Amino acid sequence: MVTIKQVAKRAGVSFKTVSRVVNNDPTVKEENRVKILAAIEELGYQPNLAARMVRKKNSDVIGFISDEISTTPASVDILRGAQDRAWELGKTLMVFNIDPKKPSASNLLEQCRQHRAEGVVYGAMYHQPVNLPIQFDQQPLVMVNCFDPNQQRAAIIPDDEQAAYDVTLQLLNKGYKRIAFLNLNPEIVAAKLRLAGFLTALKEFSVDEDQYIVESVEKVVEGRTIDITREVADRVITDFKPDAILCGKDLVALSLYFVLERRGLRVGQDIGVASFDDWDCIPQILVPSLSSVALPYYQMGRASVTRLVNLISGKQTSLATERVKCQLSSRESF
Amino acid sequence: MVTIKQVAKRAGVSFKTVSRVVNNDPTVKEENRVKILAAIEELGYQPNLAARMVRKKNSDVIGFISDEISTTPASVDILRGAQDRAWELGKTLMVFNIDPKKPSASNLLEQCRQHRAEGVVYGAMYHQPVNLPIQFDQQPLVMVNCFDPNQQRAAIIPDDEQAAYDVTLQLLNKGYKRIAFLNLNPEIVAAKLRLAGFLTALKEFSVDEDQYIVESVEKVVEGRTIDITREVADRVITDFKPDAILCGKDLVALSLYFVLERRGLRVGQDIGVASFDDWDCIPQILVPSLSSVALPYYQMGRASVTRLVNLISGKQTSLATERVKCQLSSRESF
DNA sequence: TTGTACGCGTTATCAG
DNA sequence: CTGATAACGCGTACAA
Repeated sequence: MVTIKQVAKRAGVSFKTVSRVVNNDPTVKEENRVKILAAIEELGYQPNLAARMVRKKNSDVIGFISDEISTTPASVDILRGAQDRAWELGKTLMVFNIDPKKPSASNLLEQCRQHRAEGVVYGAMYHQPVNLPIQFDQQPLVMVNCFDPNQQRAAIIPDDEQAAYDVTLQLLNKGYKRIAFLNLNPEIVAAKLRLAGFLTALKEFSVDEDQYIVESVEKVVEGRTIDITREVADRVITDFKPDAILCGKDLVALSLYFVLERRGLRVGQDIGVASFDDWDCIPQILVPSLSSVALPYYQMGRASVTRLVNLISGKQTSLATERVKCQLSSRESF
Repeated sequence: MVTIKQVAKRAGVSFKTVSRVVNNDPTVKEENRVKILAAIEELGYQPNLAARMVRKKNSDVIGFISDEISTTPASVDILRGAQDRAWELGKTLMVFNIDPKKPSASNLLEQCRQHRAEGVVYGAMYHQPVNLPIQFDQQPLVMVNCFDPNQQRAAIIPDDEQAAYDVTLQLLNKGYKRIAFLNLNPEIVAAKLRLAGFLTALKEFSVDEDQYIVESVEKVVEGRTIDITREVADRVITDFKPDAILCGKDLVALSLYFVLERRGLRVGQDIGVASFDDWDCIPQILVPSLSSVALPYYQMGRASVTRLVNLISGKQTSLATERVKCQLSSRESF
């Protein structure tokens, strides 16, 4: 690898002058600057970030540890957002993801510390409480798509409650009167928050208790979650006769479309359908296309890095939880 | 940050002895080793990889540059595989992904070089030829899920031809006699290879030309690919009356299920369905569950790092293209 | 505007 | 088995 000294020799100056040019120090004679830049070009010099890091205090490296986030189609956008934002701020992201059978979160954290990462973003694959080991408090930390059960750590989460509130309001505003909510496993955070938002909206419209229904389409058997959408949807449609159905995720809506198809009910005409996730191309491949509340993963990723950098610089020290708004992608299903 | 010298002082030895312990040099008195390990523990010492890198020649860092791979649900597994393998080999992956509006591949490559990455893996989001700038030849390089048009660079790609051949053979072995292949845009690499594999299998079974049909379900309009599965499937079923349909991807199979549902044709009984991708939970959420040929993304990711490390060490210098086998996930749709 | 001396945290060499 | 001492590539302080 070519070093700053070789460039100096080539350009006929001391290595310090080269260092100045590399670091955009204006106090260099234009003539020399040109010579040096030419030498850099010719030799293909690249600054050695490791050497720089030894000398300077800041590494400009941010660790990104994920609980299989980069594995989960739904939430890779968190990573993309984090990376984009990091680039904008002149930081490099070191990505590590936890494999259940492989290194633990603490191992990965050690890696980050050995690379002198200035801070760490910890991401989870779905919105949940996560109890991180205390080692995570040794440097600035932001949790994304998850949060500390004791609220003692900075966190970025999707505003599931607002999401459910908004979409329910839209359904009601369009005149739907009997809404069935096919929610996810009621134990998970998102399901609880969405239920709250759903109920708040209904209350605002003074909807009677017998004019809505909430059911779970996930059953947990021996720790494994199994999907029972078709069976539940069938029963709810028969017994409750909803004029609109709100689904816990796009895959639920997908199964629902099959149930409706078989019953000869036309989505968007005989019955309204809405959903959460706005996952990839699923909403668009359905006919009619599915209106779905997007989880703001990309924005959350960006926000996590912004927040972390503020923590590092001390500009912002609050450990408050930050909720990111969810937007309905409005299509043809209601 | 605590340094090796502070540990040395605490343990009452010279810093070089600490260095020996950190690097597992056996020539240290047991008594001292214990003392030093205790000091390391107490002070929470973490070796400074940057400083080490300045002195040593190897950085143990591998760059992973992706053409939005980590954005694409289908192929994040490449990243996961690469990361797992890197961990096993004691390497750290630095992940960068290209945003069309953001830094170019060459910018990211520079980043890698500044971090003194020992080599670079370049991944694409779908199997395609990619013409990389010549700068990419400045260090060991492996392309994954893509390849150099001139075959002058090491590449790892899925064996799409074998995949199509195998699944077609399985269909024929199960007694299906009139197969329709709803292929992807015929311009893309995977579509061409799969068509070849499909035809080879038919030939082996001496299937007549009028006993099969191949259609594209993607139309390219002004550079944008639009999906016309439903319309094509409808026509093919009416005109050709296949007893089995092979789909270019799971999303095509998904649309097909709707078409079949509407026509009252039962998948797996009245008609067989097979597909490519084995994408996430889609095949399992369909009823009956979809038999799909998995693209071996995880294995490809692993293979890319293995290959790169061999290139770096000089153990393997061939730039040959490596094809990774695809396995059918056999379920209930045929 | 430019160069010299020094230090960052580590590994390598070699004498003790 | 241990510890001076040099070196890695670069940034900082200060002098020229």
